Amino acid sequence: MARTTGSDGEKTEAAVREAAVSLIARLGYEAMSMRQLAAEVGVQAAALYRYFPTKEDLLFTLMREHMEGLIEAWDAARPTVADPATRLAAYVENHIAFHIERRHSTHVSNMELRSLSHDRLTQVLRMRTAYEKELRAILRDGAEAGVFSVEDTGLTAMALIQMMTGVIVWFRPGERLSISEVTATYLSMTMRLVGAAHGATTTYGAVRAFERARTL
Amino acid sequence: MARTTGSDGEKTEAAVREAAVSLIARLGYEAMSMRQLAAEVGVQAAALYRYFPTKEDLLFTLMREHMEGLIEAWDAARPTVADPATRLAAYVENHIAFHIERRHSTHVSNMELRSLSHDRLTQVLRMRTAYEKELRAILRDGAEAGVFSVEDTGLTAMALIQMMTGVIVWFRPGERLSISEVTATYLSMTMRLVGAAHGATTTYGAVRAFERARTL
DNA sequence: GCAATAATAAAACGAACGTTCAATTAATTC
DNA sequence: GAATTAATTGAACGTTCGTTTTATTATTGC
Repeated sequence: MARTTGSDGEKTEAAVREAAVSLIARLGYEAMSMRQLAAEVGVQAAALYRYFPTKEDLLFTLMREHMEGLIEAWDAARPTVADPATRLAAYVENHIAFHIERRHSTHVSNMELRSLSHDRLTQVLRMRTAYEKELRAILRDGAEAGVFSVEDTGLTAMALIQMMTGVIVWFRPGERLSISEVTATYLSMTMRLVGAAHGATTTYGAVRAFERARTL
Repeated sequence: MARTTGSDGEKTEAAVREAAVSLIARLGYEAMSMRQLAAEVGVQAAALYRYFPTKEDLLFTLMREHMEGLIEAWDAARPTVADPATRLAAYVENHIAFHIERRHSTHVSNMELRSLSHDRLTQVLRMRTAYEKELRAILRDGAEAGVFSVEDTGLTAMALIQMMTGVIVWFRPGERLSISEVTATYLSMTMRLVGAAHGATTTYGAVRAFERARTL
């Protein structure tokens, strides 16, 4: 046997990516074998090497595209106004929505960093740092403007990101809480954490609107 | 060759545990080979099987003892008073101190759960749930007493735990911040997040003391 | 000092791993 | 419809894996 009827390179490659994200998220990168992945796609292991030269190339591709997607999503969601509270709210909303939507690839990008070569790890971490820098800038602007009370911008940014990303550990779609309920609760926790509640700026109304929306 | 001069079972077993925590934290459970571990200990791979019947037994032992240590530490640190703010402060302090102190085994216990068999995974998760239940109880008591403003006890508990545990991702001893500085900052973030700052109970003074301590 | 036991080494086992290669068939191009 | 290219198979390669077995030496108890 050889080429199968109806086979299509683009479709196979997409199927490989999809199955790889799901398998690596479930089993871990090291625990997933190329034969297992191939079986999930419905193909022989050798066929995978037409699309990804090595197993690590496959992992790196998934991670790079995850980070690119996250940065693109933020670029699209980034508000034009300068108000720190509005920008922070947008950052939280985008972060949680993206990570819930892409739970599996988030898992892969967070858990399998140590399986990358040094150079590729650096590339992924560079993208991650660039994304986190946006949050630090928002916190700094808010602190300088006096609308946030943040003691340590860097530490607060890390705490917030870990708190928000952690949502993928326990959140399961279709259970007790909806995505918008979760987002609203995290938003109000964030605003309290950075001390924005005392600021009572114009955008504080927007936060309250989220809190109301949650109770519906 | 066979038994080496000065060999001692207890010492070897302790050395195996120590090396295993460090290696698994660095490389991951699947990526660490038994030969690698043996070499780190200065022994042949076969010798490991005198102490742990399988690789997974070794992993499970490390995880179970980590969780037991965490619960014991909390039992020792648990305050006798009923005041929710004091109890929450103690929980945060204990959690962060323990996780910074045992960074490597925390990493193992958080990242390698999927390598456990179903039964053992259940055992570890049961211990984890018991520990987290303590935090939920504190939050519930505080919310009922009106000293915390928490919308969703379970969600807030998860958010706090993820935020606090996340400290091991970026914290490196001897860098910019000391352990007590980090703890103090996390404590004030926690108190703001649960809305305790408005309560201004007697223990609020203790929180302020922590905040002052940080700026020294 | 001799028997019993504890601790290890050395070698081997079969299975699984990532990857490569040659052959083969389907689709496309002219 | 022949030639070319794209997609895949099936088999194999060498390596490494967790683990077992057997032999050997150090220590301990009497």
